[in-house]
Amino acid sequence: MARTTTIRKRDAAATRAAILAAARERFLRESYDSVGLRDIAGGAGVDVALVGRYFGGKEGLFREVVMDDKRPNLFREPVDAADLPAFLAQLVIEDEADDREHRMESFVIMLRSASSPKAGEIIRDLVHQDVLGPLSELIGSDDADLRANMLLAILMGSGVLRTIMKVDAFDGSEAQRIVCGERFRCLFEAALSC
Amino acid sequence: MARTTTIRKRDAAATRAAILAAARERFLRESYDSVGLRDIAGGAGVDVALVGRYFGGKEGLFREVVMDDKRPNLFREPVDAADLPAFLAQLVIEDEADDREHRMESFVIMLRSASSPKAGEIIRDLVHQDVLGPLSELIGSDDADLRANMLLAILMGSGVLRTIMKVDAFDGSEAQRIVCGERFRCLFEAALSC
DNA sequence: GAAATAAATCAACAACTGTTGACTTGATGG
DNA sequence: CCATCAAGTCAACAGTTGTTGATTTATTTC
Repeated sequence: MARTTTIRKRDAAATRAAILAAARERFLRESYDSVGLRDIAGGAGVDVALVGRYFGGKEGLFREVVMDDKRPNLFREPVDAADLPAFLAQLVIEDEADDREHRMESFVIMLRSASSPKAGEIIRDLVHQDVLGPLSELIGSDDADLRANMLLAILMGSGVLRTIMKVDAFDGSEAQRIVCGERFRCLFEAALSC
Repeated sequence: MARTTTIRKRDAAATRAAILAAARERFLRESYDSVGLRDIAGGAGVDVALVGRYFGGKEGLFREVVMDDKRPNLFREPVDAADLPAFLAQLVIEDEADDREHRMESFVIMLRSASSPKAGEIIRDLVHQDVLGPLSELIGSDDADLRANMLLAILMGSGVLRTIMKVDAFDGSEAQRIVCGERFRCLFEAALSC
């Protein structure tokens, strides 16, 4: 049900990728602690033991899921400072069902497992280095750190609300989404200039 | 270590409260799934079985922790719409170490366990009814729902960043805190008027 | 002071967790 | 065609989880 059970010929790289994909799928919807290794392995159509073989353990698997930069990342394509508010607003209203690009995916995974003792450490480092760092550098002003925090707070907050708390005010009609995007763009601008 | 082991005389109400307090302490720092019932019971200085006796189970205990309105709540004291930005900004920069009033506590608990399957349902309902509802009503405009979402996104995002992601830009020197508070007040105003 | 009742503990349950070693299966190269 | 080695499965592990029934302990009531 979760995985298309195409008969994989014995291919280490392929099954590794399958496990990674199944894991990502689970971690996207539940927290680190509530996801079981057997569930992941089942989703990938392999035995649990392979998780240990390929990733060393649950922690290693999670680390690889969250660090997988072949997946769409928040700052994959460079964006210049002037476009930042519009860029972030776009992320906020991005349609979840639209599977061309889930740029918020890695973000949601981080938010979901941030409170788990083991996963938390991994995530905190990642946020500091891969998100807060680049963002602050992009802003460039003398109080860039604070500004970056404010931007990220808005982005994370809306992500929590929409994806985890299931608040629906964001995704109504298309017209509503446009309005919402405009409002958030304005809000991001305020965070940079107020 | 966690609980002052005063010899409690057999008092149902007191031990119930002790369990509740120990549980709150744990849920404030970890997620629903990673906190064990035995850890909670140990913190309260009682046997695990009592948790089942008094609260029916883990889920019931969590529900009671998160619904306990004798504890400081976000909107305990009424606040009029004009003061809302300043009020929310105050919450953002509120010192965590200051134990007179932890008004963000219930919030952090919600954020920490929102991604756990069982705890998630409870929390989602609570956010809608007890937070988003009053907030939207307080704002009163025709697009109040969207505005409330924006405010809550900022509040939650900064909560996540500060408490869970351990980002330290918020709590530096006293001067920094003042500046930070001012910025956030301005941001909340923008969310209401942009 | 003995009986009744509530409070708390003990012990064990069944289910599940992540992990590990031994085993089987399949493909590959000579 | 057989030996080699990687890929995958199986089974069991030791630990933990939440939960429950029986049992003991303290308090109250007559």
